[in-house]
Amino acid sequence: MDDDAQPRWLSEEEQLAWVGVTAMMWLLPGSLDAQLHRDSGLNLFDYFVLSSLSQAEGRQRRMSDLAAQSNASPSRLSNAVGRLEAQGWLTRHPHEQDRRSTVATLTDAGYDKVVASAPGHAAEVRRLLIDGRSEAELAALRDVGASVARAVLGERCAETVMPPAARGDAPDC
Amino acid sequence: MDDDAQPRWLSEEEQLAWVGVTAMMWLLPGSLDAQLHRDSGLNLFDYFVLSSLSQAEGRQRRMSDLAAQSNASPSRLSNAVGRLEAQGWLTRHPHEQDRRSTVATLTDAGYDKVVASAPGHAAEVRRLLIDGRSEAELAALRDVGASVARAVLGERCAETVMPPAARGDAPDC
DNA sequence: CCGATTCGTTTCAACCTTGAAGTTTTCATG
DNA sequence: CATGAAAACTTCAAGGTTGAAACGAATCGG
Repeated sequence: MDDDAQPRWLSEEEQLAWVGVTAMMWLLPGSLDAQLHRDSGLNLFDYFVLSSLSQAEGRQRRMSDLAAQSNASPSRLSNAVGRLEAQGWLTRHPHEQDRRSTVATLTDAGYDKVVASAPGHAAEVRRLLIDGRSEAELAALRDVGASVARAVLGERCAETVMPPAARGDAPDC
Repeated sequence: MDDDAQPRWLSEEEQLAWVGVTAMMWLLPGSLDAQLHRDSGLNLFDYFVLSSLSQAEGRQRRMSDLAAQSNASPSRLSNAVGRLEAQGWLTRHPHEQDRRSTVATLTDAGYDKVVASAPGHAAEVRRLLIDGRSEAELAALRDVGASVARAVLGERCAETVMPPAARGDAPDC
């Protein structure tokens, strides 16, 4: 509640941009969730975890790295990984050097699951968001996303969520 | 699973744009929720309902209109309105002409709540998303949002979620 | 008019997320 | 070393969301 004295309302253009972002924010997760659930029995977050592991070296990653990358709370990640482990798509074991950490490793079945799920997911992303966009629009989405990541993550640096190529002029942190 | 034979993967630029959108999608709701919860004891969806009512004629609106505007499931809206009614911020009564419908009406206390919450919310939207954006970026967000709304809502028309000014070249529906 | 169907909403059970508290391991310091 | 603090997860309870089923009100066809 400790705002500045006079709130700076949004201009016409700013409001329209905000409405556009709300449309993406409200609509995309639901649709992508629905597609994955329908075609693969996964939700978007679980898919993200599997996909992230499939691209990691050795197909394994520490819980804390996964959490940072997805900006998820520890318990959310713990639950998701628990679900995926129960399905046999990954295993958990303590980290060799630092036994506080848990390392999640994708199983062969988990890798197959990602491979089977990815095309449908990519097609949906394309259909709902990418197809029909101009070069300039794609660049704007990249830059705005990087800016949002910086603003939200602040000192924790956008590195965790954005790949280097999209970070733009982020202060080195 | 009934994809086309060969999946069309995303190009480099498309992937970066997608990563940018995921950053908005994952990060913004959480931060906006947190600000509202901290400063006003509201979540983003409840705030949206109150705000929508405060701008409606007579400060009242039918449940089905609210649901369409926010793309929420009926039960989600019912729960939200139930919470807000329990707080005394709105009342429910059957629609005069069509008694199947329920009309939600903002109370004076509810209106005061919106007025008290709006500046902090607007400031956060500004801080995380709007400030520092160019005219071109704002326009891109508006257009992409409109396009997503069309793609997701399909035949149901984007009208429900996007205001006319942002709908762009939507087919009349 | 009367039965069948559709419409708008609510309710319910299953599931997911959140934030707080608890556990185990590691690190820093006296 | 020993002890306190920090880090990395897990667990738990409270609350929110989803999709299906249920319910009353309105509409449509005969």
